Amino acid sequence: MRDSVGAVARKQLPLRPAGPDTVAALLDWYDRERRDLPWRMRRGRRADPYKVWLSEIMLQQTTVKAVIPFYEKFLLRWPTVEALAAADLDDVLAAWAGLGYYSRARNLHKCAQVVVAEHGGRFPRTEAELGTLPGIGPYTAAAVAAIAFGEAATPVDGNIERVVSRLFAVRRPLPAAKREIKRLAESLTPQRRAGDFAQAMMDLGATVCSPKRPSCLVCPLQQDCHAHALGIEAQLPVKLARAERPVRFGTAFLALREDGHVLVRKRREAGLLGGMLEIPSTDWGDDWLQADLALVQQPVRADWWAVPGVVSHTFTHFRLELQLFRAIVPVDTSMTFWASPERCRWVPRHELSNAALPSVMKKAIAHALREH
DNA sequence: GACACGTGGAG
DNA sequence: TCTCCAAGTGT
Repeated sequence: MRDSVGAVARKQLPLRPAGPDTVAALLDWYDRERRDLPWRMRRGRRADPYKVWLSEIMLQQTTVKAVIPFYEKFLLRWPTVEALAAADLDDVLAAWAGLGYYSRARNLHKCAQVVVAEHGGRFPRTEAELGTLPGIGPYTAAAVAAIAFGEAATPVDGNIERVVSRLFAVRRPLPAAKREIKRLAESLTPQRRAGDFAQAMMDLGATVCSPKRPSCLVCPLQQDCHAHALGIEAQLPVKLARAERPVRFGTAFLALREDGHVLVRKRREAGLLGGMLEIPSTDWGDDWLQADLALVQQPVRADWWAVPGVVSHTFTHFRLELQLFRAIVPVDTSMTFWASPERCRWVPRHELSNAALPSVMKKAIAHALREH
């Protein structure tokens, strides 16, 4: 009842374009409702650029909840950009294991080294310079410039895209609308408190202006929102449908040595799960390999047992179905030609939890080691 | 512009 | 079960 009344009323309200009053309302809301996050300083304090940068890299396409434990772990282990630059890349990858998008970890490490080697350990202070560093794109350059250095830069992430597209009732579908949304966001960016403005927009998108059922009743920008006035807020932003996800199939081998070591292999540096560890497996193809053909690629000569069941894992652009083979082998076992011996190594079973194993591999290993 | 690139939680 | 999506970047 209240909804229908509200819908009628708000359609008759003449709306002005969002402007300085909108920004003021947003910043007031932010001062009241601001979330306490590990990388945020108290109100009015400028945050440590290293912490802002580290958190922003981790937050790329990743939820706050998932990031927090990783952020705490990294900061404890590498408290400064110098410490991170001096770290072994494999240690950084191992610490990143489970967070996904592993090229971020490589670029994080590379970026730290560039900051130390070419900038004396100080992050550049401008959006333009930040944008030249590895792993820092348009969003992150603007975010760090605004949040850490107070530059009036305008980061546009998924949250801000959503808030802006609703605020201005942008109906053009993404990604074609990106430029328009960026321009509109820039038109709101205040000279003072640009960092707070960006974080307020993102907080609003994360908590109030949510994708499915936005909480317009408690939104500080309700009076300024054209999508809400039109009753189309839940339909925005418009996104083009994604392509269907194909399925790929593979067979992986869990070799358990009699002294409790497991055979792992380092993946090549580029591409999917680049530089991370895996248990040796066949290529991932469009269909299952017959067991006898798969066994041709066994990493060590052994009496392989087909583990019942299949491990299924969904990546961004395909789903993987993994069949597992398991074998117990003597300590003097050597690699076969198929295993890329130079990339293989035996790891004590109890050290696997700290190794650079991506989630899909932890899942596969757990499945293969389970009692059946 | 299009596509590769992870993972886990929400609905 | 299944789709969507979360503080994007690199090619």
